[in-house]
Parts: sequence; structure tokens; C-alpha cells
Amino acid sequence: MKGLLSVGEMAKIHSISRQTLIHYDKIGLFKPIVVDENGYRYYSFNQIPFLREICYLKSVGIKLKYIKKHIENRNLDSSISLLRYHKDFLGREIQKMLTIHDSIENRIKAYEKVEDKNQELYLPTIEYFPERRVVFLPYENELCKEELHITMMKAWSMLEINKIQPSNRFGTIIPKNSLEKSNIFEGAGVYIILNINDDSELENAVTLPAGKYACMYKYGMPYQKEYLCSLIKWIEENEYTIAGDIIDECILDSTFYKNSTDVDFCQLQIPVEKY
Amino acid sequence: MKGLLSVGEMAKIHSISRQTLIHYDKIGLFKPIVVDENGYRYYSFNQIPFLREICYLKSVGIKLKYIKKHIENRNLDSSISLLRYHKDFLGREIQKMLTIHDSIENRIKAYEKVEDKNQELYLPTIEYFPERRVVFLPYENELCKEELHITMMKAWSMLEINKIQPSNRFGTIIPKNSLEKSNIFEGAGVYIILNINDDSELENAVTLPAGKYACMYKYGMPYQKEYLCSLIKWIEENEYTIAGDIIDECILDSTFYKNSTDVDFCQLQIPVEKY
DNA sequence: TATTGACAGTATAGCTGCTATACACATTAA
DNA sequence: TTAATGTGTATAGCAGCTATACTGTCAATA
Repeated sequence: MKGLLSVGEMAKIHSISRQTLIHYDKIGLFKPIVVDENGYRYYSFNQIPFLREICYLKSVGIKLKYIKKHIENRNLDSSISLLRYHKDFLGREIQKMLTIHDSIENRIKAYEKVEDKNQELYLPTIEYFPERRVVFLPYENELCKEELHITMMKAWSMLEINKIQPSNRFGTIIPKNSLEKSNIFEGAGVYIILNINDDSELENAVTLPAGKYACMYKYGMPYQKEYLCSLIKWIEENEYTIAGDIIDECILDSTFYKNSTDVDFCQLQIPVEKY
Repeated sequence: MKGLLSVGEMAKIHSISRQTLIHYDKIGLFKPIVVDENGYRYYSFNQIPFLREICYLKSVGIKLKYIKKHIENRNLDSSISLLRYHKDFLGREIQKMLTIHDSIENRIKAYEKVEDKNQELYLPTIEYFPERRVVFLPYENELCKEELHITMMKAWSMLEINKIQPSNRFGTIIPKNSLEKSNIFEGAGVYIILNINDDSELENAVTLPAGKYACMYKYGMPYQKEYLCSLIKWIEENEYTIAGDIIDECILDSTFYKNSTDVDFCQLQIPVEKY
């Protein structure tokens, strides 16, 4: 048809598919000015800027629904407000993605560290740890696998509710002064390390002090006391004293092992002082 | 069932819906260890870390398809490479979104500028413009509405092919030395301004010089010569000389006007020197 | 004139990761 | 006995198309 463009031509001009134009016609977003007796669609040259604008708005991520609403009654003010709204939305999305990007990077670093350390199994060493801010949640029942998993997930949910990306660094804290009690897990609980740049205010936030820690890598769950006893024995033999609460950090959880009854790969961390 | 968790419990622990767990079962991503005679699903506590990991990977935007592939044969190396791959992907996505964010901001600024300038219609003024880098594409046929739209879209596509976000600042350039010719549009073509931070190498990139321009806002298409003539007359009367190619910038295209036969809101920009 | 190829049309399924709905059955408490 | 709660299945819907299958139109060529 002379002076008009077919679907194919219109599609090609805008580098979109014929089907897309048919789709836009169906949803009423962008209709041809003429449809002939065979149902063939024809567009006018004047429609080119409209389709271009639709394609632009689509390309910046605005939903067709909103484009449709907008394009029907387009003016300078409505254009500005649509773009402002979407710009702000994008800004928030970018922020979220940066947070996730960081979270992944932290995880990768943690895993890479494990690759190096995997050798020194059951071997007591002294390591320095910087200050760590954690969220802490006490166990409510006797410590066992079930209680551990459930409490862990409660702590995890607490972070999610506060829109904090949980790190993969978590474990169990056993209070120093519970070591003398009949139940050494009295007052114990799970912790999850918060990212350094995370300054969210949290009720259950606790700070683990920087300093020297007697450490030991081991395969075993926190409720298996034998490794803890062996490390405490080493501390005494080497003329250190326990300077604070005991940390049992999960380095690789059971998802890394085929057999689901397998235990975690953990690191005991006991703050020490020389006397 | 004792020692096991029902769908509802498992869902609640992980802050996901029952339906989601059923869905994961169906697609084989995460299955209960026991299904009783009524079809009731039961999960073990040991499965908690697996589901947590699935939820984490999902939350950072990894597709279930890839999570499934990964989780079946999970180890330290595969975890690191999955995370690295996704981190890089995210990085690229963030870059794209930043570019779009900029593009929107530029557009908003341009529209805000129009809001101020809308008054001075048909009134010649002198404005200073900084250097502008543009992509230029000559008209191939006699200049008319059709040729203008088609050429404009060709230029637009060129940018898209080179993955450059087109700006909304475009128009027609008429060579200075064509003013004396019988067809003043000889050698004329469309241009689209490139964003300042855009240093892509392009065949058709041209730089419009910084300097003083005699300007006039008008409603009319570039092929309507009357406004151009009137502005040139004003230049002569005010003892300026034309110092370079004529620019006819489209400020608001026809998508801003209800009647599709309406013309664009444009600004003529003619570089001038005082003699 | 018949045939071919490039167009055009319609209808449907598929993608992703669920959510929502409708309906049926099981279990437990009042 | 009834009701509430929990479980099951099946299906549609969301967004924005893409892909496939099948049919019809038009112009040019053999």
C-alpha cells in the first residue's frame, strides 16, 4: 500500500520482530492505522516516532503496561514523571544488585580461604581474628542436630526480615563460663557474621573481640565435645588461658558432602591470652 | 512423623511457601526423603542446609535450572566457579543498568530544559553551545517526512548495533555551503548526539564545534524552509556571519502531540561570528 | 498458467518461578 | 458431629515475547 509500511518493514526499521508488532497490536499498545480486507497491517510514517519511543521506554525496562498507560496521554510532565519514577526504581535495583555482588564476593573469598586451609586438620594453631559483628540467637532446648538447624534458620530469618543478606559464616558460640557447668552448652547459641559494611541496628547483634585465638579445623558438629576438650587441653599445655567465649565456626556445611548424615567442616576458635 | 518435618514446617522454617516446596519436588530440585501412603511429604533435619543453600543461590538470582545442576554434584570448586560466573554476570548487569540510569537522567534534564524554554517561540536569540559529538547519516533521497523518519531510524539502529544508548537529542544538519545551491538539502542528514562519556569509535561520528549559535524555537519540520530563511535574515540584519553547518534540533517529537500530523517542536541552531 | 518464494495471517506452546484458585481428602480439636 | 487446619492435585496467570505449525496472499519467474 503506497505511503504506508507493512509489518515487516516497520519491524525491520525498528529492529524488532514481526511477531512483536502483532503482539503490540493484540494488547492494544501500538496499532496499525490501516488493516486491509485480508487482515494485513499497514503503518504510517508518522507512527515511527511513537514506536521508537515505545522501544526506548521498553529498553530502559519500563513495563509495557505502564508504557501503554503513558503513551495514550503523553505530554512533557507525564514523560518527566514516568522517567523520574523509573530512574528511582532503577537506582534501588542497582543498590540491591551491588549488595548481592558483595555478598557473592565474600562467599568466594571464604571458600578460597578454605581451599588453602583444608590440610591442617585437627592441628591446633594460633590465629589472629579482627573484630567481628554477629547476630546471636541462643538455643532454646538441649543442643542436638535438630535444635542446631532450627535455631540457625531462626537467626537466618531474622536477618531476612531486616533485609540483610546473610553471610555464609556462622556457627555456635559457647559462653566461657559454661565450661565449668554440668551442661557446657548452657547459654550457647548460633551466630551469623554480619558483613563489615552492614551497620543495621539489630537487637541481637553482638561483637566478637579482635585478638589471638587458639584454632583447630575438624570434621564434627558443635555438640560433639571431643574436639573442644582436646583443644582446651592443648591450650593448658601451652600455657595459655581462655580469654572469652568459644566459637565453633562452620566452614563447610553438610551440603558439601554426599552422605547427608555427614558432619560439617568446622573451625574451633578459642580466644586466648598468655600468662 | 517423628524426627521429620512436614511441608508446612519446612516452608515456614525457610520463609517460603508450601507451594514452592511442592514445585521444587515436581521439578526435581529438592525432594522430601519420605512420602507416606497419602502422598504427604516429609523432610529430614539434615535437608535444612540444602534448602537454605538453594534459597541463597536463588536469592542472588541464579536460575533454578543451574542450581539444580550444581546442587547434585556440589563441591568446593564447583561452588566457587558457579559463584564467580554469576558474580561476573551480575557485574555486567549492573553496568548495563548504570548506563540506562544515566540515559534516563539525560533525558529528564533535556525535558526539564524544554519546560523553561517553551516561551521564546520564533524569537531569535544567541546561545552558547559546548562541543557536541554526534553520529551523522546523510539523507539518500529528497528530504521529506518519509526520508527523514527512515534515515533517523537507520542512524538509531547504527547506535543499537554498536550497543550505544541513543539519546533523545537528534535532528538535521544542513551543510553551510549548500545554502547557495538550488537544493539547500544537498548533503544534509540526520544526527544523534552521543552521550559525553561515550567514547565508542564510530565511522559516522562527527563533532559539532563549541561556540555561539543564533537560535530559534519553532514548530515545524526541517524540510519547512521558512523558519530557516527568517533566522538567516535576522543574522544578516544583526551583522553576524554564518560560521558553520546549520543544525535543526528536534526538541519534542510528534509523540508529544495528539494529532499525528502535527509537526515537531524544534530549535534551529546556526553557528555565527560577528564581523 | 503453474509454480515458487517472500510475505502475510492465526493459534498454540514455551520460557521462569512461582502465586492463586478450585476442589478433594486427612487429621485433630471442640 | 462439626469445624478448622493441613495435606494433596490440577490449572490458570503473570511478562514479553519467541518459536513452531499451519494457512493464505501476492508478485515474479519458467
